Amino acid sequence: MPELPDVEVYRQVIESGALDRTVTGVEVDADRILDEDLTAERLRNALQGRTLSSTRRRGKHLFIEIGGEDRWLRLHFGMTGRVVVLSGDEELPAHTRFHLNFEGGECLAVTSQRRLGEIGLVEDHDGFAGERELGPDPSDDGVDRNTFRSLLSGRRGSVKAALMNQKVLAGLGNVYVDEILFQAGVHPEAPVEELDDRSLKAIHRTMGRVLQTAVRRGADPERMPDRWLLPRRREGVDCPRCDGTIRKSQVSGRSTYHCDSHQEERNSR
DNA sequence: ACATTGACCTGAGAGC
DNA sequence: TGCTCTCAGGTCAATG
Repeated sequence: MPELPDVEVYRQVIESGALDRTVTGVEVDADRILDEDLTAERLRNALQGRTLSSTRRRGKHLFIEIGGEDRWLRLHFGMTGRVVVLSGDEELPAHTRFHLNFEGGECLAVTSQRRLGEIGLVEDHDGFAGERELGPDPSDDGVDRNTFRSLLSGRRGSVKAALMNQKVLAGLGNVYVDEILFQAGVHPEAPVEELDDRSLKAIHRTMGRVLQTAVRRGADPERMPDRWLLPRRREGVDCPRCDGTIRKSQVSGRSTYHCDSHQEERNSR
């Protein structure tokens, strides 16, 4: 799940429910999700007695400023991570890997069923993005149509692989790339270097709209519009946009869903 | 330098 | 009901 819209929703959850409260406890259950140079002890020292003061997001990475520390807690959610803020009397959810207790009883918990994901401390979130060579965030206004075109130019392989590449654009993952291509009417295996201008425009415009709508609807697949792919990512169901059928395949090593009618490969050449 | 594949983990859910 | 097996929305190292 945790692609750009999900992480943005997590950011908002923290922003509205976990800032400006003193941290009274820090628990880490899975050391493997800590960055290499980080131990539970160091994380505890960095957070205990402090407050969280602001949040940022870049792609799928969430940064939480530690008040008075000049440092940021960095969270990445892998495939299964979630964030919840709990009031004092609620139990920790299953697979909680990391949680903060706050004065007053609230709790910020990060879960990850598969223990994939990362927790780190960084001094500078832009610096981190630079080290990782993360591309721009597609929900950023700076990614206009021309920027988008130049990000994709000179690349080979499928359009799906290019859009999922975090060095091209940071934030899109398997599900939302399928959604964008579905709505733009472009086949996921279309070679990125062969996309015509019309297709590039359609993908760019659709990307902005899909991400914005997804965030507004809480990144909840059930709440997405009826004509979207997301609520019906299943082999063999009817396409909600034409008389085609949703097909499942492998593209770039990932399960991929597309409509066999309005996303035919030749449509994008 | 760039693209693709397989491994990394664990557990939910399908299939028997 | 209970067992086994497949598969998962991300990323990186190894390979082409």
